[in-house]
Parts: sequence; structure tokens; C-alpha cells
Amino acid sequence: MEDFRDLKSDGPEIVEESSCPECGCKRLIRDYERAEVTCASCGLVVDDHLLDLGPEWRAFDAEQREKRQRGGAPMTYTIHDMGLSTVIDWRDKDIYGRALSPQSRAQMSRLRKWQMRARISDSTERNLSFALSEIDRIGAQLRLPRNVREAASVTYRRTIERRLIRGRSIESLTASALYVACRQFAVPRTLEEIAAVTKVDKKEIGRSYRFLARELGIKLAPTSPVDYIPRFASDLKLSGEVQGKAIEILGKVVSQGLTSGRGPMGVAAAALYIAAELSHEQRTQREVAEVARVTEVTVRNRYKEMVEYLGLRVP
DNA sequence: AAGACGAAAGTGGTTGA
DNA sequence: TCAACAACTTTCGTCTT
Repeated sequence: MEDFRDLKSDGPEIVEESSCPECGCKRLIRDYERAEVTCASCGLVVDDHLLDLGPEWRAFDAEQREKRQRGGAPMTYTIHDMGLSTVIDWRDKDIYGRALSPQSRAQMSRLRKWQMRARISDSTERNLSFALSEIDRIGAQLRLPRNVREAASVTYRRTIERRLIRGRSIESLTASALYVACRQFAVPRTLEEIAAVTKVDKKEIGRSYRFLARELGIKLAPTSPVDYIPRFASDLKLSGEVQGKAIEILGKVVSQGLTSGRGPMGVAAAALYIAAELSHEQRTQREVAEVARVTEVTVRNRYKEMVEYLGLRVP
């Protein structure tokens, strides 16, 4: 019987190979979609740069696996020719390691030259190749999982194909493509976080993002405050219990329509603040505001609204 | 002394005429 | 294109623990 343990599963899975540094328990939840490993009992985000290095296909039984397995690196969209082009070695040696004759060496150098010209031929190719390495760089710095970077690359390819780059900087478009990808995969990063690792400022990324969304017809659901809870809670070293409570509060608040038009980060921050207070793991408004990148005043205002409309009485 | 609270004025972006 | 508008920020003074 075939061993399937190394095949990708559909959703989050429980792993027991290491233990949580906070509570020491052995049950960790590995979630490829969100690229996080969290502790099942205390909710600590143990590892948030989980990379999925598996093949892009999935096999459901041994026969399929046999058929799909093949040589070569997985095809990827983050290399401008999708990683498929031939690479000519730079050493002037043949396959046995012997030095090449002068004629062969001249031929090889001509081949190399033409290969470079073929690979990065016109300006759009050059643009793509720069942009994709940029996406990879930013993605790596933000510790974004491979699938998010792939999605960003696809988006960028589409903008090039539609000739939408004119006058806009590559930097701002790559940044927005990543921002879009993050939201598509519900691993939200704030505009500020992306701006911090690029030369483009928050305003500019926002502008290009709206531009992309309009021109490419990308429809994104507004970011849910719930998506921010695990990360913020982890930054604040709050327990899984508090996270659960915060999400519960958010459920009620959202159904009351209290959150429409409000910034999701402020809402998430206030919910966490209340949940922490209820669980006697108080954090100051300042601390919560800081990880959520909003001001104390905003936390206060959301907090006030929630307590008032939900009839929550906080001692 | 630190944190919570609130008022007031300013900012950047959306919307609708 | 401009003005109204809501959400959010900045700043600062007061109250509470």
C-alpha cells in the first residue's frame, strides 16, 4: 500500500512534529492557505512564513501520482519565461569536463549571446523580468507564501498584456498586484506594510490598486476584520481563547451592520481589546492600536460603539 | 505616572450634482 | 469639477486607577 503522508491535503492539518514554545503542547495546525502554523490550544502563531514547496499538482491516488510525477522544477509564473527556457552553462567545458577547442568556445559564446537576446528580447520582456523578480523580493520580505506571489505574477502579466503600464511605475504596479493577491487569499497585509518594503508610498499603491481593480475587473470582497485577528492576537501574545472571543464579538457586530463603512483594522482592534478585557488578559488601547496600525482614538470609538450597541457590559 | 476618555480641528478620499 | 461628507488622525486637556 502506498504511503500518502507526503501528499498535499485539502485544508489545514494537525502536525505533531514540534511543540508550541508558549504552552508546550504538541498539537499545531498547519494551514497552507493562510501560510501560518498556529498552536491548537493557545492560538500562538508559531510560524508565519510557511512556504509550500510541493509540486503544483495534486494526486488523489497512486495511479494519478505515477502519471503526474515528472522531472524538472515546477513551472512557475514568477520567472518571466516560466522557468522553461534552456540555460547554457558558462563554463567552457564539455560534458566530460574537458576544455573546449577554440572553435567550439567561439561558437558557445555566440550561442550564449543569442540566448540572452532571445530570453530578454524586447522591452516588455525586460519589464516583466524585472517586475517578477521585484514581486518575489517583496513577497519574500513580507514572508508571503508562494501561491500569493504566483497570483501577483499572474495579475502583473495581465496588466502588461492589456498595455496598462504606460506612465505608471513598475514598482507601484508590482506592489498593488501583491496587495490584490494578499486580499484574494485572505492573508491581508496592510498598505502600510507593503509600502514599508518598497519605494512607493501607501497613497500611490492604493491608487494603482484601484486602477488595477477597475481595469482588470477584479472584484474583491471588502476585507473582513476576522482576517486580521490571528495576526494581531499573535503580535499581542493573546491566547486562542481571546481570539475566539474576538471573532465571536465580530460576528455579532457585523450582523448588526455596525461595521459597514468602518475600517476593518480598527474594528478588529476594538474586538480584540474587548475580548482581552473580558478574558482578563488586558492590553492597553495603545498596544492594540499599535499592532493594528490605527490610533487609540479609533480603537476607542469602535470600542464605544460595540459596547453600546451590543449591550455588552464590561466591568 | 500611566492609561482612558473626549472634544476639536485637520487630512485624504469618495460621492453626487 | 467642485462641494459635501464620513472615517480617521492629530493634538491636547481632563478624569481615573
